[in-house]
Amino acid sequence: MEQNGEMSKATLRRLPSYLRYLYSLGRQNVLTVSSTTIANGLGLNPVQVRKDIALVSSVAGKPKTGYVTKELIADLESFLGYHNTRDAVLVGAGGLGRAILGYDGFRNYGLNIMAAFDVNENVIGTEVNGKPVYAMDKLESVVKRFKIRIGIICVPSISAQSIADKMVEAGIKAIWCFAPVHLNLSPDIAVKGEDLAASLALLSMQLENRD
Amino acid sequence: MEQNGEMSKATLRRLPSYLRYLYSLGRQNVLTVSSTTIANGLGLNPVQVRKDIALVSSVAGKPKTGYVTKELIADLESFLGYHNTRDAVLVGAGGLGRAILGYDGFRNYGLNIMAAFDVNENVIGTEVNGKPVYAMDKLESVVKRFKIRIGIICVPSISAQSIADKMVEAGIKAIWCFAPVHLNLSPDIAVKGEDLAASLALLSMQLENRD
DNA sequence: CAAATACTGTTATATTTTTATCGATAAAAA
DNA sequence: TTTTTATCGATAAAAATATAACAGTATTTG
Repeated sequence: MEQNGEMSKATLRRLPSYLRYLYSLGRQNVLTVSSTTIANGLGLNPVQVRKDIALVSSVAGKPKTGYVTKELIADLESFLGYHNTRDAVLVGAGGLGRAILGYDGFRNYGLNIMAAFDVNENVIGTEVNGKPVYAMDKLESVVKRFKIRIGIICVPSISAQSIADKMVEAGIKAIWCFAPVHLNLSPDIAVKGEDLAASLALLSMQLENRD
Repeated sequence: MEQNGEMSKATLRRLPSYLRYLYSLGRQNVLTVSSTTIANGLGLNPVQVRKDIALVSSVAGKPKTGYVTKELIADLESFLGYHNTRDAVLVGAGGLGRAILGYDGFRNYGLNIMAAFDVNENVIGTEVNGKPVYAMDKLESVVKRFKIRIGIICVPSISAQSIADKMVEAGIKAIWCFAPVHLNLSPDIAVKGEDLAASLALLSMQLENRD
């Protein structure tokens, strides 16, 4: 069940929202759910929902009742890899970095932030939520020793590129960047920019264009 | 220039990335830029870039040289509404909430978080980055008094729905939710869920499917 | 037990989005 | 000055995505 390749990006973006929706049903003890219900809940087309489900799950929906909620949840979680555990490092233990370190929810998604790195002498050597903060020059050895492939960047924009370069040099293959800058990296590195401000601006723009 | 309506969601998602890329050129004093250059920098198709630009900007690209970087930046900023100022409130002054309150970069995007709200007696009455933290029961009056239409939710998942309901009741029209839950709201409320953990999981999944 | 219903899953169609092609043109090179 | 080159903008083609149509089937209802 775990292979990809022909899955569209749009589908991939919808999958986590199905899961969130199913969780909310699960809390209300809804045992089965139809594609129509999911579609209505999320503002999508039922056929689209059925097709997406067919791509990630082998559970057969039954006429008149739909899918078994629990089975669907299990298949989605498994497809999205929430059961595998993957290690990550974080650079920049400032406000946002500390907030992310403090968020235990990542564990439910199979993600484990092993350690953080910073240049600030005051935080080096401390722990945030049980995770050690090391000096920057330890980054390479930790990444190599534990074969870590995911890096999270929470440093100011000005330093983001150089941190990214250091990560790649150490062996990181996927970067999640919260600094609102364009990172110039080799195309075989997966980069996801999380420009929160731009994201919020987009939302508020959407709002204005409704009037 | 400021109207929407026929702009695709995909285009809308690309616009901020153009802007980030152009900023990075601007810092290097690059006066003009071609669609090909932008496309290569961002891994896109040049024709797509030209079309996107045509939708938001009236600047004419010149053969052999391309677009004037500064003009393009100005048009993108204006289209994305970074010059307008809009007020927002935030509920949940915990780790992530405080990080967001502490981020001054929002101002560059025309966003001003006016105040925060929380249930925790220890933070009520304090300030975070110059922004006051009020008790929850002040939410409605503040939102109404200042006609605020944007709400940011940084509370634990369990309380997210009830906070969202309170926001809508008070008059909020757009919600940016960091709790990884599905919010059940009337369709005329713009909701953007920012499921950070799912987002990171998707990135790391992408990584695995490259091998 | 037959008919109606509410589903699924698949195939077909429509729409949207992306990519390719091409004529026109300003700048650079010959 | 002429030719070449890099680019735009428009139109056409292709690919991807979303929607509609429909046949088949458990479940419920009369």
